[in-house]
Amino acid sequence: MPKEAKIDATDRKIIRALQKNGRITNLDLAENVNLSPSPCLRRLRNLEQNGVIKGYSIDVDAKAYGFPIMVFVRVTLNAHTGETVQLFEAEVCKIPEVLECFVMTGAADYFLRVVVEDLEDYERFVRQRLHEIGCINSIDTSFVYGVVKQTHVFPDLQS
Amino acid sequence: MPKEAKIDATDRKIIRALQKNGRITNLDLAENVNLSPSPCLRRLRNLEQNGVIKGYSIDVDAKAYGFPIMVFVRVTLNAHTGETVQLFEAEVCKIPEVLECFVMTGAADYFLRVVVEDLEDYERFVRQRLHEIGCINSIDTSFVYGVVKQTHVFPDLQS
DNA sequence: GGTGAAATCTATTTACG
DNA sequence: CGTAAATAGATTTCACC
Repeated sequence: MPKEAKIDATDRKIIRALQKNGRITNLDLAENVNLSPSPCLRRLRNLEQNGVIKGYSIDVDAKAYGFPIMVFVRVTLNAHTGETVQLFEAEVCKIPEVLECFVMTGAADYFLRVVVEDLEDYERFVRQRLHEIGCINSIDTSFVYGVVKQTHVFPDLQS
Repeated sequence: MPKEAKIDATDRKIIRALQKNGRITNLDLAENVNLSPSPCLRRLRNLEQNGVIKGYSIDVDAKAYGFPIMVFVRVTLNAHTGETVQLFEAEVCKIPEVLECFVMTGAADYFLRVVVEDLEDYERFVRQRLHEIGCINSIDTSFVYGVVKQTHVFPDLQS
């Protein structure tokens, strides 16, 4: 179900302004994108209804919340049949500590972003649960111990 | 500068509610966390001022915006002196297509999340620019071609 | 942490140029 | 796309229990 939404430069300005501040008021947003409030709000609602803007959220300090450890996990399966793939993907979705799971090209099949309270929780709630699925060939674990850059704001586009 | 913020279960409920809907009104938020509006707003402001809530944002369909391609890049440097590290980190922060850059344990030194319009832009604006920094030993590129799970909402915690 | 109230701002809708 | 106006809802701040 690909969306056929014709995004223009003004829409992207709206999106970037909201990525920087998701609670900006429509009046300030309109000013930022050089529009009057009415058409600005019309565009915003269209972006929401077309699924371009999927939702509003907050950026949280994971450590302060209680998850000081972020882990990147690369997984390869021991088979690539539809059955195995569906089993793994269904089970990985059930693990709440796994925030993201992507299918990838290259050596590994899947890439997972995980948050945990400590290393024991990672062993018990993530690594063991992944192995219990029974179709995993290898798991490569990397722990994050430094953030160089982290943003949600997309680059600008002229096209 | 580690934050000394004592988060309790109610604070985490507020955070999770806002991760799901960053534009929920304070009245609805208070109802969700079983609080009356005033103390709920007080807690929210504290979370903001303590840096637990770092900001408000939106969740955007990258493909609809104009970035159909997401890339994970693993980088190793050819030296680990302070000078080399600082050079690389400063330069990588200047590349707008690089949304995230983390320092990691394991085989690779850095992990980058990148968005681009097409493969040519990746070659030109990311891969080449990384090599031009002059301190890179190896680059491992993986393209994302499927999303199994993607959420910002942290798991619950009882502690 | 809970209640209530008043003032201010915002969103939302409608109509029209 | 722009302006204006009117309604309804939310935020904000206050004092007080």
